[in-house]
Amino acid sequence: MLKTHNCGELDSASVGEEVTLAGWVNRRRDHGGLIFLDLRDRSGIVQVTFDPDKNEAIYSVAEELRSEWVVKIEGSVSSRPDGTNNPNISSGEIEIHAHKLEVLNKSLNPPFYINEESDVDESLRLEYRYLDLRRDRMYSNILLRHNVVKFIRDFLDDQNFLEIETPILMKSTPEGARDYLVPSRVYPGHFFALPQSPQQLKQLLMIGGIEKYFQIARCFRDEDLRADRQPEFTQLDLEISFVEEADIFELVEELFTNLVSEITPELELAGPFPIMTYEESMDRFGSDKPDLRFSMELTDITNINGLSQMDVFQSVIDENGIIKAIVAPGGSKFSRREITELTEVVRSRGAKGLLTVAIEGDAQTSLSDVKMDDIKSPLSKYLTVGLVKDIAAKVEASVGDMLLIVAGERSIVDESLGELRNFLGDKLEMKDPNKLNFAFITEFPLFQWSKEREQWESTHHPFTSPKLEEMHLLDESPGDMRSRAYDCVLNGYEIASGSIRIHERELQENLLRFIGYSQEEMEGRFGHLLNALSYGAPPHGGIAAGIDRLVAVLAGEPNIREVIPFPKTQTSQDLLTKAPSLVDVQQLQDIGLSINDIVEE
RNA sequence: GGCCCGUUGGUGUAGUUGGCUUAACAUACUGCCCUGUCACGGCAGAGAUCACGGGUUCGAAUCCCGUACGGGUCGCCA
Repeated sequence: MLKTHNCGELDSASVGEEVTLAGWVNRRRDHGGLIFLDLRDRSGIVQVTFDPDKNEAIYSVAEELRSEWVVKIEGSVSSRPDGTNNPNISSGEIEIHAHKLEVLNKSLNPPFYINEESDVDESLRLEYRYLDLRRDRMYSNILLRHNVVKFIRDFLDDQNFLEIETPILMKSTPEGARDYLVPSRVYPGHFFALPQSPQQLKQLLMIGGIEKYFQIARCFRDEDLRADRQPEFTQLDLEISFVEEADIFELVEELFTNLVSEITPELELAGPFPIMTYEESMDRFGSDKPDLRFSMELTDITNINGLSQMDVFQSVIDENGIIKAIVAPGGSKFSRREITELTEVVRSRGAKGLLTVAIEGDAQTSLSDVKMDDIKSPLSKYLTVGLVKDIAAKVEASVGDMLLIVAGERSIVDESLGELRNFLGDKLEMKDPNKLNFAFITEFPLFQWSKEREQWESTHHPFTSPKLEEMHLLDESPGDMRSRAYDCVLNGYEIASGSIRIHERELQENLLRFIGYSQEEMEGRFGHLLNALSYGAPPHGGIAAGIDRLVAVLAGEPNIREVIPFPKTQTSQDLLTKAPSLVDVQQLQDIGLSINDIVEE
């Protein structure tokens, strides 16, 4: 090694030692006759002093040093003179008196600050990601990610899980997300696909008698990106034989609870994790991934006397619609512009409009003292004090709050108010960044109707077990069938998703047939799995957790790119290597491809 | 594919109801000075045809249209 110690490890216990250090020039302070150098390596920073009276030769070299140069320094660890300690760094009580200095490498002036926290345009950070990684923010996220993954490995190892790799080159199954395709050279015109997840393989592992499998698996989906979606991402994929939902929930809760207390003890985890059905989650929070750090639940007010009689709501009720409300605490102070903004939020999710009712006044005032003058609403002339009080009582609003009411078809009311709840959670700063609120959401619908294909399709994936007692609904009302799929949500993110699988060939074929597969297609695409189910497949189930999202939440980052060393942009490009790129004609010929209509730059 | 936001010296921002801008400020950078700083300090200097293309106008960083790039989001993500 070119160094004997790490910068951040030195403290007053090392005084008197001769050390050799190597690292980057974080900062240089030149006092004309005395130079201070902050030397940085991965472990931290230590101050090095160069005194011309003691060693003029290396002093003059030190004068030439610039930010991010790489240097090797030999020197002695000394206590700092009284009154010059720096409590902000771990090595702040000591400094290195250098007596040898070697420049290992020079550096251009970096395109952005590495030695201080500052906002830098993200595309610039991505282009120079190797410099961005030197910064504290990225380093601490990468470190956190390492700790999380290591904890998971150790935890599952303790529980007798086997870590098993599955192929990256595998068979394309065109349903679900769009596949990334890899052409085969040996079989021209044939393609591998990169796995969207190891789903089928982990089921085959269960059939292979592994019983407890896990993998930190890279997954690939050629779909449009979001803050929490990259074309390649990492899942903790696990599968267990002979399990039921409760076993999975217990395992996941124990894993996450221990992980947080070990890795991010500063975060406040609420336990035990609530378990609620999809139906309940949609009804109470208007989302299948509710942020439970704050309440602000949706309340059904359809049956409040006098409300459904109002003209605006009459037609909604006639068409089997519902009326629901949420309360914005202190919302009576919202400006007209803010109210317009709220209205746009619900409209974006299909609601026809938003009825706002502000109850103005001091929060200490009792609801019973509210007068008509205190009620501000676009429909105030149709409202009575009594009606507003009834609604307020039902939704537990106080004076000073605003009632936000949406009417219409149930799913639109739930989803639009859920979106509004989420929006208000941010706006009113009700999402405590130090809290972690997990929950399990269960009993998702088994099927959803695809308008595009005019066909029922699986909500989760076609290997998800239905609730067997509901199989009789398959012919009459498949939309009412519930699955044995479940999600784990955290602070409004879907952090994990899984299900109890189908382990019987007949049931699997039956459901594949229902979602539109002919016997022939079934054999072609899933024959391997169906065959495997015929040879004593054990009941099994599992879950897959999004490592990127989990780490991003634990790090308090707003998107997963911040926890991925080399992420892609929203348009799926790698700004550092400029991938994807054109390839040589010869490469294409080798794999039997030709490109039509190439757009030249 | 739709909608929304953004793009000004190396970096971060100001300026954006068109004209007091010869585009301002901070920092970084270069040089000089400085022996206890740690976001060291002082002085001086260099550095931007305001993303690109077109239009309106006597006059455009500023208004309009288009394009590119980045971000957010809907669709999409079994």
